Amino acid sequence: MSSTIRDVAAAAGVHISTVSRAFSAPHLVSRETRDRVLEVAERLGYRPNPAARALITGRTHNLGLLVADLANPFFPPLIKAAAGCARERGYHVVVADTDEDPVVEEELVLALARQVDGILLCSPRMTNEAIGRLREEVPLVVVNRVVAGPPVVLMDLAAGVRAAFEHLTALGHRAVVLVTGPRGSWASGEIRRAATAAARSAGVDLTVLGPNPPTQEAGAAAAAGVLRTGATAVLAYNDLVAIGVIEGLVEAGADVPGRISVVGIDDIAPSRMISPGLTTVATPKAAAGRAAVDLLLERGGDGVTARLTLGTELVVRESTAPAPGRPLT
Amino acid sequence: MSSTIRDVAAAAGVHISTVSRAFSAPHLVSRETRDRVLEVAERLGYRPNPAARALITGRTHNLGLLVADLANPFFPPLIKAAAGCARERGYHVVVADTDEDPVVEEELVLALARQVDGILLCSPRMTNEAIGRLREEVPLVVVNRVVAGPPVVLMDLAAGVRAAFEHLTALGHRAVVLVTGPRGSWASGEIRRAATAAARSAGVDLTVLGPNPPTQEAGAAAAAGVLRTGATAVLAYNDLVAIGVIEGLVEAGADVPGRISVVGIDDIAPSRMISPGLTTVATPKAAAGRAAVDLLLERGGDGVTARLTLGTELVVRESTAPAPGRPLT
DNA sequence: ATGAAAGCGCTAACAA
DNA sequence: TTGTTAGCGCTTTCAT
Repeated sequence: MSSTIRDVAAAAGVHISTVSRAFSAPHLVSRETRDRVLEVAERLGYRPNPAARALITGRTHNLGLLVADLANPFFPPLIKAAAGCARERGYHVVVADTDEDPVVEEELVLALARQVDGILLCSPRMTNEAIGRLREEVPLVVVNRVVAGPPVVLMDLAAGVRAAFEHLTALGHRAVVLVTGPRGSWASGEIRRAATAAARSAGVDLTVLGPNPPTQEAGAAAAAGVLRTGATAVLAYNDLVAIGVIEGLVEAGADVPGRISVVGIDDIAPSRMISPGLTTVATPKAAAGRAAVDLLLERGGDGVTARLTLGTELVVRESTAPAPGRPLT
Repeated sequence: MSSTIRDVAAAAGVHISTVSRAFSAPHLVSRETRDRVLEVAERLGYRPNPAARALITGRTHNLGLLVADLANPFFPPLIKAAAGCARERGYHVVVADTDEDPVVEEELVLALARQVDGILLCSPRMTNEAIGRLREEVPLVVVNRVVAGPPVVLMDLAAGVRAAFEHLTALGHRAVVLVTGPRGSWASGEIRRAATAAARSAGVDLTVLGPNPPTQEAGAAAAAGVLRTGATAVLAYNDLVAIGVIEGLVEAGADVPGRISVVGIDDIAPSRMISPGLTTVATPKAAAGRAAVDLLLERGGDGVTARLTLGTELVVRESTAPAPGRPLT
């Protein structure tokens, strides 16, 4: 085993509490004592045992981060930013993948509860009620969902959807299909609400297809249904689905964007790489990760329910074009 | 605060050691006592404090997982598989991103050492010497690199590179450019060795361009140099670079695969989505993640240096075609 | 099968 | 400024 606080104390000729202070409250130790202790500690390769520390302080300096699916390119930038931000503040991040399963999600929160100082729930699939219950067990911050109680970090999907509709109507589209996401996804509901409102106010015909898993495969599978509606444009729950829709559409012989335009949401890395490049509502993934960590760590006034909404931005690429037969005026 | 072992003991009318046994050594407790204890614990919402447990047992039931860049699509499938596998065995995974920085990497290992039962070093950038040193501090398993000492999980890049060259020579290519990866990457060296050998034995002209950061941008930037060589095919360090190379090539007006063929390594998700679809050497990312966890957890005989090499497979898509002027015979 | 007692390595009052 | 003294919540001998 490695050396303990006692070894350092003995070697430095001080009491263990002095060693403890040298590390966790340096200002309470005289400069020379501290230097000596630190030097001895260094020499012995001593590092405070986090478990012992956690046991007594109640703080682990770990953060939990739950995502629905690590393989969804939406999450890595968020995780990366959160982990980086946490690290700057002396925290590590325990990442867990819930596989889109609300039950697993809840189990994981409980399992992590005593092991972390707080948990970031990203796009949770569990019920609001469950979130309320779990909030008693461990500080929570929710990303991508509106819940009463815990601090919430949102992305302005409604504005993004409106921008998408403005873009599409400017291109002459009058019939749009919305390919929704999974049941239990707050974002999917939000997108649907915004799309419905935007369609109505623009006098656009909106067909809603869903729920669908948030995957490329689901998007591809939805393409046939999209074509049947005769719509000239599609808004998808996210880029993965949008990419799948394009794939299915092209497969079915429908040119994108010639016959039909496709808009995604998220702006994940692949959206820049595919061709045609995907027009999409870019969401601030990294900013959300950082904000969530901030909220979790800096929550001075607990009672104050923070609700942070970050802006989104429409990125126009090549998957959208004027509606067929309606050249841009 | 939540209830402790003492609350449960009191409520169940037994000694705390009995409660402890009911959880961690059920066979040492009579069936009825155990049932009663468990029921009371359930009712009180008691869950053993992992820090207290770790302090005394020395096992945290946490695993560390270090990757060079979380945003590189190569890693998420590996992390997902590793986390899933770990979870099945009652372990959680602490994920950290080293930003391709050997110094950060080392710091992180040290910081996590006492906090986890072992660390997965994925594509580490630090020196072998550093790995040897850190191995004294915490059990290590290394993925994607040959090191003496710790168990190692490899992917058979050499076989993959050979397959790629066979594919290219069969298509009539006689001049190939290798766009290498970053300095310090074992994979990059391995690929280079294999490519050199394969080129020699096939009588193919090989130009090596590098080192390069493992990014799309670097690939795009390398395209000009690639064209200058007059080669008709490119093998890239990984798919990200390959996708960048295609982008740069197309940008420069060189048709892919008409004028020049491109082969990547990894088979990340975007490679299936782009067009032309990327021909690439698929690496077993999920399998590697699972194998690494297995090695870390099941290492009965420590002394035995395990070295596991997982197979790779060439996936032929649309980014490769017969060399110009040399139709396939 | 259960209880008693001794810590795991550390921090946090409280004294000195 | 430093030492003393209790534990944090749990596991693990050792008794019984």
